[in-house]
Amino acid sequence: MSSSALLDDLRARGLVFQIAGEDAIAEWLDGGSRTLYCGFDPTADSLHIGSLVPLLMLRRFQDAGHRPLALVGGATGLIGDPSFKAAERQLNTPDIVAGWTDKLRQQVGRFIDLGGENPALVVNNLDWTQNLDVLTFLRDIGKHFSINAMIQKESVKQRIEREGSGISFTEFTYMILQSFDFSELYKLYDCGLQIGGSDQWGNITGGIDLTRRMHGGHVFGLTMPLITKADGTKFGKTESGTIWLDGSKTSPYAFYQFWLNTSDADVYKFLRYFTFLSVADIEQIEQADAARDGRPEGQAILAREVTRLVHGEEGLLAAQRITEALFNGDATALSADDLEQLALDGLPSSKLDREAMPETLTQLLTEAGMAASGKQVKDALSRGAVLINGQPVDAALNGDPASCFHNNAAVHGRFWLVRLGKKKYHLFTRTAA
RNA sequence: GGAGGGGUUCCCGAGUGGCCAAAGGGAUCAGACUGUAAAUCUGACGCGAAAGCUUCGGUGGUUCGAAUCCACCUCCCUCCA
Repeated sequence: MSSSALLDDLRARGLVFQIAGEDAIAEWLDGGSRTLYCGFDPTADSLHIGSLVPLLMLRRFQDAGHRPLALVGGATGLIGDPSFKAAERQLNTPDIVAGWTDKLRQQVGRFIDLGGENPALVVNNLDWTQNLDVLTFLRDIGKHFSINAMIQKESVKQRIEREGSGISFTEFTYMILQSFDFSELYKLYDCGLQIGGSDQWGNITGGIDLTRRMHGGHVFGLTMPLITKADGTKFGKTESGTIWLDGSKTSPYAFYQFWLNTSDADVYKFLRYFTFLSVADIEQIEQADAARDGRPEGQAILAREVTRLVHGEEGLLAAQRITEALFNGDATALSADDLEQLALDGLPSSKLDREAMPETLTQLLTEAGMAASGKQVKDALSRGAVLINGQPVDAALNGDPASCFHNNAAVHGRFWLVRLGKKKYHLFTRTAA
C-alpha cells in the first residue's frame, strides 16, 4: 500500500483527528519505510479496548511497510498523565508499575509483528529515564519548555483554571517526560511520527517541539478521534466494568458479547475503527443491512472480527459456541460434554453444593456474581426474569433455594443453567457428592 | 505561616436540627416493545428474604433528636506571606 493510499484509507475510516505537519507527512511516508511510535502507560495489569484503536493503527502502518514501536511507559506510568483528567491521580508503587509494564509489554507485542521484514519493536521509556539525573533533566530538557506555553495546553487547562481542582508539579511534568520520549526515539531509532488518542495532542506537539530543539529533527504527529457512542454514554464500559484485552479479565465470550451488543448507530463506525475490513466492504455491509428487514449483520461481523484479532481463532470459536447455545438454541438440550465445554470456554459458572445452600436464592445468585445486590435479584424475581433451566422461578421460592435447584430439574442430573434478565447466564454444576 | 472556601450515597449535585436512606440529573439493573439494537414507557437503584442494620471526610461533644450546631483532626481549592 502506498503511503498516500494509507492516509486516504485512514481518513476514510475516520481515524485521523489531527495531523501535525500535515502538508509534508504524505511525502515523508512515501520516502521509504518510516518509524513511528505510540505509547501505552501501565495504569493496570492489562490494556482495555480503549487502547485497541492505537494498537491497530500501529499495525496498519506496519502493513503499509513502516516500522512501529510500541512504547510501554515504565517511566511515565510512575508519574501519571494529567491530560483531560479531572483530578490528580494516586501514584502506584514502582514494583507494581514494573509488574504491569511487563504484562503490557507482552500484550502489546501480540498486535504487531515482531518478526518479518520490518519488525516492530517494544520499547520501555524507563530505559532512558531512570538514570537521568535531576540537574541534567532540568538543564538539558526543562530549559526547552516554556511554562507559559505549557499552561496554555487545553489538556491541563481545566486543572489549572477550575475551582476545586489542581495539578501537582509531578503530573505537570508528565508532558516533558513524554516529549523526551519522542526526541529519544528520534535519536535512537530515527522515529519520525508519534500517534495517539486526541487527548495526546498536547503531549505529542510537545515532543515535536523538543525534537526540533534538541536534535533539529522535523517529526510528525497524528491523533485519532475519541471514541464516542451515539447515545452519549461512555465507550468501553458495561455493567460489569471495563472491557479488558486480557482474556483472564474479560473472557472471549464476554468480549464477543460486548461487540455484539453494539447499537446500530455505532456499528459501521466501529467496523471502520476496529477491523481491517476494507472501507468498501464495510459500506457494502451497511447497505445490505439497510435493505434487510430485521436484525442487521454488522454487529455479528464486528464481534467476529475484533474477537479474532484479540483472542485468536480459538477464542472466537469458544465465544461463538456459547453464544450459539445460549441465544440461538435450546441450551437445556445440550449434552453434558457440551455444557462442560461451555464452562471451560468462559461461560460464568460455579459449583453448587446442595448440602450447603445459602438461605435465599438472592444470596446464591449474588454470590455467583449474577447481580450486584440481592435487591436486583429480587426485582428480577418479581418480574419473572429469573429462569432456571428455562423455567421461571416463582418469587415466593426465594427462601427455598433447595427446591429451585431440585435434582430432578437438573439437566443430566447435575447442571442448572440460570438466566437472569435477557443476557446474563450462569451455569451451576452440582458438586460430586 | 495567615485568611477564606470546600469534602454528601457510582458520578454530578441539592440539602443547613426532626417530615432524610437523604431532592434532581446521569450512569446502572429489571420489565414492556423489538432484533441480545436505538428511542420510548414502567419499576428498582446503601445493605438485608425479612425484622432490621449501616451512611453524608475523621474523632469527640451539644441535643429527646445531627448530613445539618460546637471542638479538634485530616484532605483539597483560592488568595496573601
